[in-house]
Amino acid sequence: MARHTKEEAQATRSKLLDAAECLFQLQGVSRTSLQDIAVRAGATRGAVYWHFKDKPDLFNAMMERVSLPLEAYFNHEEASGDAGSDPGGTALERTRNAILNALTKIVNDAQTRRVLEVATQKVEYIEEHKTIRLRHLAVRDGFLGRVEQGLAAAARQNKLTLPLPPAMAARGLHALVDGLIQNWLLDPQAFDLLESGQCTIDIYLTGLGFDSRPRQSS
Amino acid sequence: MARHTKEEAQATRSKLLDAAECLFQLQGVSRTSLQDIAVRAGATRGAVYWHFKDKPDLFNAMMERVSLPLEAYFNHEEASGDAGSDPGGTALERTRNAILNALTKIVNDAQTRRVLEVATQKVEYIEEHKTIRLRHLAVRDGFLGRVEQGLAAAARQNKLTLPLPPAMAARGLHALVDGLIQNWLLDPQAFDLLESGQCTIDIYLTGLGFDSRPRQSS
DNA sequence: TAGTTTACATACATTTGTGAATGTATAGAG
DNA sequence: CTCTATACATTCACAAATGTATGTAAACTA
Repeated sequence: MARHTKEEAQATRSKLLDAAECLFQLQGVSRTSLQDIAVRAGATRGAVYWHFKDKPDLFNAMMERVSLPLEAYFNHEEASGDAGSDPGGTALERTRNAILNALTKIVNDAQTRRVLEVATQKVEYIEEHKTIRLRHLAVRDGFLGRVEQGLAAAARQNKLTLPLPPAMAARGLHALVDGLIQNWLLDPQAFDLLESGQCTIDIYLTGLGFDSRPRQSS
Repeated sequence: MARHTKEEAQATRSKLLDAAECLFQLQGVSRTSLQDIAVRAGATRGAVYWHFKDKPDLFNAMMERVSLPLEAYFNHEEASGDAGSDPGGTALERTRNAILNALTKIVNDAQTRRVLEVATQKVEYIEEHKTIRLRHLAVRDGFLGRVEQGLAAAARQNKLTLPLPPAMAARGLHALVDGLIQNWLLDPQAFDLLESGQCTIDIYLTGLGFDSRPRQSS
Protein backbone atom coordinates (compact mmCIF):
# COMPACT_ATOMS: atom_id res chain seq x y z
CA MET A 1 0.00 0.00 0.00
CA ALA A 2 2.02 2.84 1.36
CA ARG A 3 5.11 3.60 -0.61
CA HIS A 4 8.31 3.21 1.37
CA THR A 5 11.44 5.30 1.50
CA LYS A 6 14.50 4.18 -0.41
CA GLU A 7 16.19 2.72 2.64
CA GLU A 8 13.04 0.82 3.50
CA ALA A 9 12.95 -0.51 -0.01
CA GLN A 10 16.48 -1.81 0.34
CA ALA A 11 15.50 -3.36 3.64
CA THR A 12 12.61 -5.11 1.90
CA ARG A 13 15.00 -6.38 -0.74
CA SER A 14 17.36 -7.73 1.89
CA LYS A 15 14.51 -9.40 3.73
CA LEU A 16 13.42 -11.08 0.53
CA LEU A 17 16.93 -12.39 -0.07
CA ASP A 18 17.23 -13.56 3.52
CA ALA A 19 13.93 -15.38 3.25
CA ALA A 20 14.98 -16.92 -0.04
CA GLU A 21 18.22 -18.20 1.46
CA CYS A 22 16.45 -20.00 4.27
CA LEU A 23 13.62 -21.39 2.19
CA PHE A 24 15.94 -22.54 -0.55
CA GLN A 25 18.03 -24.31 2.05
CA LEU A 26 15.01 -26.02 3.58
CA GLN A 27 12.95 -26.88 0.51
CA GLY A 28 15.26 -26.50 -2.45
CA VAL A 29 15.01 -23.82 -5.09
CA SER A 30 12.47 -25.45 -7.37
CA ARG A 31 10.05 -26.32 -4.57
CA THR A 32 10.13 -22.82 -3.17
CA SER A 33 7.62 -20.49 -4.77
CA LEU A 34 8.01 -16.75 -4.93
CA GLN A 35 4.90 -16.62 -2.79
CA ASP A 36 6.66 -18.59 -0.07
CA ILE A 37 9.54 -16.14 -0.14
CA ALA A 38 7.30 -13.11 -0.07
CA VAL A 39 5.23 -14.39 2.84
CA ARG A 40 8.28 -15.25 4.92
CA ALA A 41 9.67 -11.79 4.28
CA GLY A 42 6.36 -10.26 5.31
CA ALA A 43 5.59 -9.07 1.81
CA THR A 44 3.74 -10.18 -1.30
CA ARG A 45 4.73 -11.44 -4.71
CA GLY A 46 4.33 -7.92 -5.97
CA ALA A 47 7.41 -6.91 -3.98
CA VAL A 48 9.36 -9.80 -5.38
CA TYR A 49 8.50 -8.95 -8.95
CA TRP A 50 9.33 -5.34 -8.28
CA HIS A 51 12.84 -6.05 -7.04
CA PHE A 52 13.67 -9.01 -9.25
CA LYS A 53 12.88 -10.04 -12.78
CA ASP A 54 12.16 -13.64 -11.88
CA LYS A 55 13.43 -16.47 -9.71
CA PRO A 56 16.81 -16.92 -11.40
CA ASP A 57 17.42 -13.20 -11.08
CA LEU A 58 16.68 -13.38 -7.37
CA PHE A 59 18.94 -16.41 -7.07
CA ASN A 60 21.82 -14.58 -8.69
CA ALA A 61 21.35 -11.61 -6.40
CA MET A 62 21.49 -14.01 -3.46
CA MET A 63 24.74 -15.49 -4.73
CA GLU A 64 26.35 -12.10 -5.24
CA ARG A 65 26.02 -11.28 -1.57
CA VAL A 66 28.40 -14.05 -0.56
CA SER A 67 30.52 -14.88 -3.59
CA LEU A 68 32.15 -11.47 -3.83
CA PRO A 69 33.52 -11.48 -0.25
CA LEU A 70 34.87 -14.99 -0.76
CA GLU A 71 36.58 -14.10 -4.01
CA ALA A 72 38.13 -11.11 -2.31
CA TYR A 73 40.43 -13.36 -0.31
CA PHE A 74 42.23 -14.24 -3.52
CA ASN A 75 42.41 -10.71 -4.88
CA HIS A 76 44.95 -9.32 -2.44
CA GLU A 77 47.66 -8.52 -4.95
CA GLU A 78 49.60 -6.25 -2.67
CA ALA A 79 46.75 -4.11 -1.48
CA SER A 80 45.81 -5.01 2.07
CA GLY A 81 43.54 -2.52 3.68
CA ASP A 82 41.09 -4.50 5.73
CA ALA A 83 41.84 -6.22 8.98
CA GLY A 84 42.56 -9.90 9.17
CA SER A 85 44.26 -10.02 5.82
CA ASP A 86 47.74 -11.41 5.74
CA PRO A 87 49.65 -9.20 3.37
CA GLY A 88 53.16 -10.53 3.69
CA GLY A 89 54.69 -13.91 3.40
CA THR A 90 55.87 -16.01 0.53
CA ALA A 91 53.69 -16.71 -2.50
CA LEU A 92 52.98 -20.13 -1.07
CA GLU A 93 51.89 -18.71 2.26
CA ARG A 94 49.64 -16.17 0.60
CA THR A 95 47.88 -18.82 -1.45
CA ARG A 96 47.60 -21.09 1.56
CA ASN A 97 46.26 -18.31 3.72
CA ALA A 98 43.70 -17.25 1.16
CA ILE A 99 42.31 -20.77 1.11
CA LEU A 100 42.30 -21.10 4.87
CA ASN A 101 40.63 -17.70 5.21
CA ALA A 102 37.87 -18.85 2.89
CA LEU A 103 37.43 -22.07 4.84
CA THR A 104 37.29 -20.10 8.08
CA LYS A 105 34.60 -17.84 6.72
CA ILE A 106 32.59 -20.81 5.52
CA VAL A 107 32.75 -22.39 8.95
CA ASN A 108 32.01 -19.25 10.94
CA ASP A 109 29.60 -17.25 8.80
CA ALA A 110 26.14 -18.78 8.75
CA GLN A 111 25.03 -16.86 5.68
CA THR A 112 28.01 -17.95 3.62
CA ARG A 113 27.42 -21.51 4.72
CA ARG A 114 23.72 -21.36 3.87
CA VAL A 115 24.22 -19.94 0.43
CA LEU A 116 27.01 -22.35 -0.45
CA GLU A 117 24.83 -25.21 0.70
CA VAL A 118 22.08 -23.96 -1.56
CA ALA A 119 24.46 -23.53 -4.47
CA THR A 120 25.91 -27.02 -4.12
CA GLN A 121 22.91 -29.08 -3.04
CA LYS A 122 19.65 -27.22 -3.43
CA VAL A 123 19.60 -26.10 -7.03
CA GLU A 124 19.61 -27.77 -10.40
CA TYR A 125 22.21 -26.58 -12.88
CA ILE A 126 20.13 -26.52 -16.03
CA GLU A 127 20.06 -24.46 -19.20
CA GLU A 128 17.44 -22.14 -17.81
CA HIS A 129 19.78 -21.12 -15.00
CA LYS A 130 22.67 -20.78 -17.42
CA THR A 131 23.93 -17.63 -15.73
CA ILE A 132 24.42 -19.54 -12.51
CA ARG A 133 26.52 -22.21 -14.14
CA LEU A 134 28.56 -19.59 -15.98
CA ARG A 135 29.21 -17.66 -12.81
CA HIS A 136 30.22 -20.88 -11.07
CA LEU A 137 32.69 -21.66 -13.83
CA ALA A 138 34.00 -18.10 -13.84
CA VAL A 139 34.66 -18.22 -10.11
CA ARG A 140 36.37 -21.56 -10.51
CA ASP A 141 38.58 -20.37 -13.33
CA GLY A 142 39.49 -17.30 -11.33
CA PHE A 143 40.49 -19.51 -8.44
CA LEU A 144 42.47 -21.80 -10.73
CA GLY A 145 44.30 -18.89 -12.28
CA ARG A 146 45.26 -17.36 -8.95
CA VAL A 147 46.40 -20.65 -7.51
CA GLU A 148 48.34 -21.50 -10.64
CA GLN A 149 50.17 -18.17 -10.47
CA GLY A 150 50.73 -18.63 -6.75
CA LEU A 151 52.16 -22.13 -7.13
CA ALA A 152 54.37 -21.13 -10.03
CA ALA A 153 55.70 -18.15 -8.10
CA ALA A 154 56.23 -20.29 -5.02
CA ALA A 155 58.17 -22.82 -7.07
CA ARG A 156 60.42 -20.08 -8.38
CA GLN A 157 60.95 -18.68 -4.90
CA ASN A 158 61.85 -22.10 -3.53
CA LYS A 159 63.96 -22.92 -6.58
CA LEU A 160 62.15 -26.16 -7.26
CA THR A 161 60.56 -27.64 -10.35
CA LEU A 162 56.99 -28.80 -9.91
CA PRO A 163 56.53 -32.51 -10.74
CA LEU A 164 53.62 -31.55 -13.02
CA PRO A 165 52.43 -28.48 -14.94
CA PRO A 166 51.28 -25.66 -12.64
CA ALA A 167 47.82 -25.68 -14.18
CA MET A 168 47.35 -29.32 -13.26
CA ALA A 169 48.81 -28.78 -9.81
CA ALA A 170 46.33 -25.95 -9.30
CA ARG A 171 43.48 -28.13 -10.54
CA GLY A 172 44.32 -30.76 -7.97
CA LEU A 173 44.49 -28.27 -5.16
CA HIS A 174 41.18 -26.79 -6.23
CA ALA A 175 39.56 -30.21 -6.43
CA LEU A 176 40.82 -31.01 -2.96
CA VAL A 177 39.47 -27.81 -1.44
CA ASP A 178 36.23 -27.97 -3.39
CA GLY A 179 35.70 -31.58 -2.42
CA LEU A 180 36.37 -30.86 1.22
CA ILE A 181 33.89 -27.98 1.26
CA GLN A 182 31.17 -29.91 -0.49
CA ASN A 183 31.57 -32.95 1.70
CA TRP A 184 31.61 -30.85 4.82
CA LEU A 185 28.46 -29.02 3.77
CA LEU A 186 26.83 -32.38 3.15
CA ASP A 187 27.54 -33.49 6.73
CA PRO A 188 29.20 -30.77 8.84
CA GLN A 189 29.58 -32.82 11.99
CA ALA A 190 31.47 -35.56 10.20
CA PHE A 191 34.77 -33.73 10.47
CA ASP A 192 36.40 -30.39 11.17
CA LEU A 193 36.72 -28.48 7.93
CA LEU A 194 39.51 -26.20 9.07
CA GLU A 195 41.62 -28.91 10.63
CA SER A 196 41.18 -31.38 7.81
CA GLY A 197 41.62 -28.65 5.25
CA GLN A 198 44.86 -27.43 6.76
CA CYS A 199 46.31 -30.93 7.12
CA THR A 200 45.34 -32.31 3.72
CA ILE A 201 46.31 -29.15 1.88
CA ASP A 202 49.73 -29.38 3.48
CA ILE A 203 49.93 -33.01 2.43
CA TYR A 204 49.23 -32.01 -1.12
CA LEU A 205 51.74 -29.15 -1.03
CA THR A 206 54.33 -31.50 0.39
CA GLY A 207 53.62 -33.84 -2.48
CA LEU A 208 54.32 -30.96 -4.86
CA GLY A 209 57.74 -30.65 -3.29
CA PHE A 210 57.13 -27.75 -0.92
CA ASP A 211 58.20 -27.68 2.68
CA SER A 212 54.65 -26.86 3.46
CA ARG A 213 54.78 -25.91 7.14
CA PRO A 214 54.49 -22.14 7.15
CA ARG A 215 57.69 -20.98 8.78
CA GLN A 216 56.95 -18.53 11.54
CA SER A 217 58.79 -15.31 10.75
CA SER A 218 60.65 -15.37 14.07
CA MET B 1 -3.95 -51.37 -24.67
CA ALA B 2 -2.57 -54.80 -25.19
CA ARG B 3 -1.01 -56.40 -22.20
CA HIS B 4 2.66 -57.19 -22.69
CA THR B 5 4.71 -60.20 -21.75
CA LYS B 6 6.97 -60.05 -18.74
CA GLU B 7 10.10 -59.39 -20.77
CA GLU B 8 8.35 -56.63 -22.66
CA ALA B 9 7.32 -55.13 -19.36
CA GLN B 10 10.93 -55.09 -18.19
CA ALA B 11 11.91 -53.51 -21.48
CA THR B 12 9.33 -50.81 -20.89
CA ARG B 13 10.75 -50.25 -17.42
CA SER B 14 14.24 -49.90 -18.83
CA LYS B 15 13.09 -47.51 -21.50
CA LEU B 16 11.42 -45.38 -18.87
CA LEU B 17 14.64 -45.25 -16.85
CA ASP B 18 16.67 -44.47 -19.95
CA ALA B 19 14.32 -41.66 -20.85
CA ALA B 20 14.43 -40.35 -17.31
CA GLU B 21 18.24 -40.28 -17.35
CA CYS B 22 18.36 -38.18 -20.48
CA LEU B 23 15.56 -35.83 -19.57
CA PHE B 24 16.87 -35.33 -16.05
CA GLN B 25 20.24 -34.49 -17.53
CA LEU B 26 18.76 -32.00 -19.97
CA GLN B 27 16.07 -30.33 -17.87
CA GLY B 28 16.81 -31.24 -14.28
CA VAL B 29 14.72 -33.53 -12.13
CA SER B 30 12.16 -31.04 -10.91
CA ARG B 31 11.43 -29.60 -14.35
CA THR B 32 10.92 -33.04 -15.86
CA SER B 33 7.38 -34.30 -15.58
CA LEU B 34 6.43 -37.93 -15.55
CA GLN B 35 4.56 -37.17 -18.74
CA ASP B 36 7.79 -36.06 -20.40
CA ILE B 37 9.45 -39.30 -19.39
CA ALA B 38 6.57 -41.43 -20.55
CA VAL B 39 6.35 -39.74 -23.93
CA ARG B 40 10.07 -40.03 -24.60
CA ALA B 41 9.90 -43.72 -23.72
CA GLY B 42 6.97 -44.16 -26.07
CA ALA B 43 4.52 -44.79 -23.26
CA THR B 44 2.10 -42.89 -21.06
CA ARG B 45 2.00 -41.83 -17.45
CA GLY B 46 0.01 -44.92 -16.74
CA ALA B 47 3.08 -47.03 -17.42
CA VAL B 48 5.19 -44.88 -15.14
CA TYR B 49 2.75 -45.17 -12.27
CA TRP B 50 2.55 -48.88 -12.82
CA HIS B 51 6.29 -49.46 -12.52
CA PHE B 52 7.13 -46.78 -9.95
CA LYS B 53 5.40 -45.35 -6.96
CA ASP B 54 6.31 -41.76 -7.78
CA LYS B 55 9.17 -39.65 -9.07
CA PRO B 56 11.59 -40.23 -6.17
CA ASP B 57 11.01 -43.96 -6.51
CA LEU B 58 11.90 -43.77 -10.19
CA PHE B 59 14.94 -41.67 -9.35
CA ASN B 60 16.20 -44.22 -6.87
CA ALA B 61 15.74 -47.01 -9.38
CA MET B 62 17.79 -44.99 -11.85
CA MET B 63 20.57 -44.53 -9.32
CA GLU B 64 20.73 -48.21 -8.46
CA ARG B 65 21.60 -49.11 -12.01
CA VAL B 66 24.94 -47.32 -11.87
CA SER B 67 25.92 -46.97 -8.22
CA LEU B 68 26.24 -50.69 -7.61
CA PRO B 69 28.80 -51.33 -10.38
CA LEU B 70 30.89 -48.38 -9.23
CA GLU B 71 30.93 -49.55 -5.65
CA ALA B 72 32.06 -52.95 -6.82
CA TYR B 73 35.51 -51.65 -7.69
CA PHE B 74 36.21 -51.15 -4.02
CA ASN B 75 34.81 -54.46 -2.87
CA HIS B 76 37.54 -56.68 -4.32
CA GLU B 77 38.81 -58.10 -1.06
CA GLU B 78 40.60 -61.00 -2.65
CA ALA B 79 37.82 -62.15 -4.92
CA SER B 80 38.56 -61.21 -8.49
CA GLY B 81 36.38 -62.93 -10.96
CA ASP B 82 35.57 -60.39 -13.61
CA ALA B 83 37.96 -59.22 -16.26
CA GLY B 84 39.84 -55.99 -15.97
CA SER B 85 40.17 -56.23 -12.24
CA ASP B 86 43.64 -56.02 -10.81
CA PRO B 87 43.77 -58.61 -8.07
CA GLY B 88 47.39 -58.43 -7.00
CA GLY B 89 49.72 -55.69 -5.99
CA THR B 90 50.37 -53.88 -2.77
CA ALA B 91 47.60 -52.40 -0.68
CA LEU B 92 48.51 -49.01 -2.08
CA GLU B 93 48.31 -50.21 -5.67
CA ARG B 94 44.96 -51.86 -5.07
CA THR B 95 43.49 -48.68 -3.64
CA ARG B 96 45.00 -46.62 -6.40
CA ASN B 97 43.75 -48.98 -9.08
CA ALA B 98 40.24 -49.05 -7.66
CA ILE B 99 40.06 -45.28 -7.90
CA LEU B 100 41.50 -45.21 -11.41
CA ASN B 101 39.11 -47.95 -12.53
CA ALA B 102 36.21 -45.88 -11.29
CA LEU B 103 37.49 -42.80 -13.09
CA THR B 104 37.95 -44.83 -16.26
CA LYS B 105 34.39 -46.06 -16.10
CA ILE B 106 33.09 -42.56 -15.54
CA VAL B 107 34.97 -41.32 -18.59
CA ASN B 108 34.08 -44.21 -20.89
CA ASP B 109 30.57 -45.23 -19.89
CA ALA B 110 28.00 -42.70 -21.04
CA GLN B 111 25.30 -43.98 -18.73
CA THR B 112 27.47 -43.75 -15.65
CA ARG B 113 28.49 -40.26 -16.65
CA ARG B 114 24.90 -39.20 -17.26
CA VAL B 115 23.60 -40.48 -13.97
CA LEU B 116 26.47 -39.04 -11.97
CA GLU B 117 25.90 -35.73 -13.65
CA VAL B 118 22.25 -35.90 -12.69
CA ALA B 119 23.11 -36.88 -9.13
CA THR B 120 25.59 -34.05 -8.67
CA GLN B 121 24.05 -31.21 -10.66
CA LYS B 122 20.47 -31.92 -11.65
CA VAL B 123 18.72 -32.75 -8.42
CA GLU B 124 18.04 -30.95 -5.18
CA TYR B 125 19.06 -32.74 -2.00
CA ILE B 126 16.03 -31.98 0.13
CA GLU B 127 14.17 -33.75 2.89
CA GLU B 128 11.76 -35.30 0.44
CA HIS B 129 14.59 -37.12 -1.31
CA LYS B 130 16.07 -38.16 2.02
CA THR B 131 16.85 -41.65 0.75
CA ILE B 132 19.10 -40.19 -1.93
CA ARG B 133 21.14 -38.20 0.53
CA LEU B 134 21.41 -41.19 2.84
CA ARG B 135 22.57 -43.43 0.01
CA HIS B 136 25.10 -40.81 -1.01
CA LEU B 137 26.46 -40.63 2.52
CA ALA B 138 26.53 -44.41 2.80
CA VAL B 139 28.52 -44.75 -0.41
CA ARG B 140 30.88 -42.05 0.77
CA ASP B 141 31.44 -43.68 4.13
CA GLY B 142 32.05 -46.99 2.44
CA PHE B 143 34.66 -45.37 0.23
CA LEU B 144 36.26 -43.64 3.20
CA GLY B 145 36.43 -46.87 5.15
CA ARG B 146 38.02 -48.82 2.32
CA VAL B 147 40.54 -46.12 1.57
CA GLU B 148 41.39 -45.71 5.24
CA GLN B 149 42.06 -49.44 5.53
CA GLY B 150 44.04 -49.40 2.33
CA LEU B 151 46.21 -46.48 3.36
CA ALA B 152 46.83 -47.94 6.82
CA ALA B 153 47.80 -51.29 5.33
CA ALA B 154 50.02 -49.59 2.78
CA ALA B 155 51.74 -47.62 5.53
CA ARG B 156 52.45 -50.85 7.41
CA GLN B 157 53.76 -52.54 4.26
CA ASN B 158 56.07 -49.62 3.52
CA LYS B 159 57.07 -49.32 7.17
CA LEU B 160 56.20 -45.65 7.32
CA THR B 161 54.15 -43.58 9.72
CA LEU B 162 51.51 -41.41 8.09
CA PRO B 163 51.91 -37.73 8.90
CA LEU B 164 48.23 -37.60 9.93
CA PRO B 165 45.57 -40.05 11.12
CA PRO B 166 44.52 -42.54 8.40
CA ALA B 167 40.92 -41.37 8.57
CA MET B 168 41.94 -37.83 7.77
CA ALA B 169 44.32 -38.98 5.05
CA ALA B 170 41.45 -40.96 3.51
CA ARG B 171 39.17 -37.96 3.75
CA GLY B 172 41.62 -35.85 1.83
CA LEU B 173 42.03 -38.45 -0.88
CA HIS B 174 38.28 -38.79 -1.17
CA ALA B 175 37.82 -35.03 -1.37
CA LEU B 176 40.42 -34.85 -4.10
CA VAL B 177 38.81 -37.58 -6.18
CA ASP B 178 35.29 -36.33 -5.53
CA GLY B 179 36.28 -32.79 -6.40
CA LEU B 180 37.95 -33.91 -9.61
CA ILE B 181 34.91 -35.88 -10.70
CA GLN B 182 32.47 -33.11 -9.96
CA ASN B 183 34.55 -30.47 -11.67
CA TRP B 184 35.08 -32.66 -14.67
CA LEU B 185 31.36 -33.38 -14.96
CA LEU B 186 30.73 -29.65 -14.78
CA ASP B 187 32.99 -29.04 -17.78
CA PRO B 188 34.39 -32.24 -19.30
CA GLN B 189 36.50 -30.59 -21.97
CA ALA B 190 38.33 -28.44 -19.46
CA PHE B 191 40.78 -31.22 -18.62
CA ASP B 192 41.44 -34.93 -18.88
CA LEU B 193 39.97 -36.66 -15.85
CA LEU B 194 42.15 -39.75 -16.05
CA GLU B 195 45.40 -37.91 -16.57
CA SER B 196 44.74 -35.25 -13.98
CA GLY B 197 43.37 -37.83 -11.58
CA GLN B 198 46.41 -40.05 -11.88
CA CYS B 199 48.86 -37.18 -11.49
CA THR B 200 47.21 -35.37 -8.60
CA ILE B 201 46.44 -38.56 -6.72
CA ASP B 202 50.10 -39.47 -6.96
CA ILE B 203 51.00 -36.01 -5.72
CA TYR B 204 48.80 -36.55 -2.70
CA LEU B 205 50.17 -40.02 -2.06
CA THR B 206 53.69 -38.66 -2.31
CA GLY B 207 52.75 -36.05 0.26
CA LEU B 208 51.63 -38.87 2.54
CA GLY B 209 55.12 -40.30 2.30
CA PHE B 210 54.56 -43.02 -0.28
CA ASP B 211 56.79 -43.59 -3.26
CA SER B 212 53.64 -43.33 -5.30
CA ARG B 213 54.82 -44.47 -8.74
CA PRO B 214 53.44 -47.98 -9.12
CA ARG B 215 56.50 -50.12 -9.54
CA GLN B 216 56.09 -52.40 -12.54
CA SER B 217 56.50 -55.96 -11.32
CA SER B 218 59.36 -56.64 -13.72
C1' DT C 1 1.69 21.90 -3.66
C1' DA C 2 0.60 19.61 -7.86
C1' DG C 3 2.39 16.12 -10.60
C1' DT C 4 5.14 12.20 -11.22
C1' DT C 5 7.33 8.20 -9.94
C1' DT C 6 8.10 4.66 -6.67
C1' DA C 7 7.20 0.57 -4.06
C1' DC C 8 4.58 -2.23 -3.45
C1' DA C 9 -0.51 -5.06 -3.04
C1' DT C 10 -4.24 -7.31 -5.34
C1' DA C 11 -6.63 -9.75 -8.84
C1' DC C 12 -6.67 -12.50 -12.90
C1' DA C 13 -5.63 -15.66 -16.71
C1' DT C 14 -2.96 -19.30 -18.12
C1' DT C 15 -0.30 -23.18 -17.71
C1' DT C 16 1.19 -27.32 -15.73
C1' DG C 17 1.73 -31.30 -12.81
C1' DT C 18 -0.22 -34.78 -9.83
C1' DG C 19 -2.78 -38.73 -8.08
C1' DA C 20 -6.60 -41.34 -8.52
C1' DA C 21 -10.24 -43.40 -10.92
C1' DT C 22 -11.58 -45.89 -14.60
C1' DG C 23 -11.23 -48.34 -19.08
C1' DT C 24 -9.30 -52.30 -21.72
C1' DA C 25 -7.14 -55.94 -24.06
C1' DT C 26 -4.25 -59.70 -23.55
C1' DA C 27 -0.94 -63.14 -21.25
C1' DG C 28 -0.91 -66.79 -18.51
C1' DA C 29 -3.08 -69.96 -14.97
C1' DG C 30 -6.10 -73.76 -14.32
C1' DC D 1 -11.57 -72.31 -22.93
C1' DT D 2 -12.68 -69.46 -19.38
C1' DC D 3 -11.18 -66.38 -15.79
C1' DT D 4 -8.31 -63.31 -13.56
C1' DA D 5 -4.51 -60.56 -12.80
C1' DT D 6 -1.45 -57.80 -15.48
C1' DA D 7 0.25 -53.90 -18.06
C1' DC D 8 -0.73 -50.39 -19.42
C1' DA D 9 -3.99 -46.01 -21.65
C1' DT D 10 -7.29 -42.39 -20.82
C1' DT D 11 -9.76 -39.10 -18.33
C1' DC D 12 -10.75 -36.12 -14.50
C1' DA D 13 -10.58 -33.20 -10.50
C1' DC D 14 -7.62 -30.56 -7.99
C1' DA D 15 -3.85 -27.75 -6.62
C1' DA D 16 -0.32 -24.63 -7.32
C1' DA D 17 2.89 -21.54 -9.63
C1' DT D 18 3.83 -18.06 -12.95
C1' DG D 19 3.58 -13.63 -15.28
C1' DT D 20 0.94 -9.74 -16.08
C1' DA D 21 -2.22 -6.21 -15.46
C1' DT D 22 -4.05 -3.05 -12.60
C1' DG D 23 -4.82 -0.44 -8.22
C1' DT D 24 -2.93 2.82 -4.82
C1' DA D 25 -0.90 5.68 -1.49
C1' DA D 26 2.97 7.74 -0.10
C1' DA D 27 7.65 9.69 -1.26
C1' DC D 28 10.03 12.55 -4.03
C1' DT D 29 10.50 16.47 -7.46
C1' DA D 30 9.92 20.87 -9.44
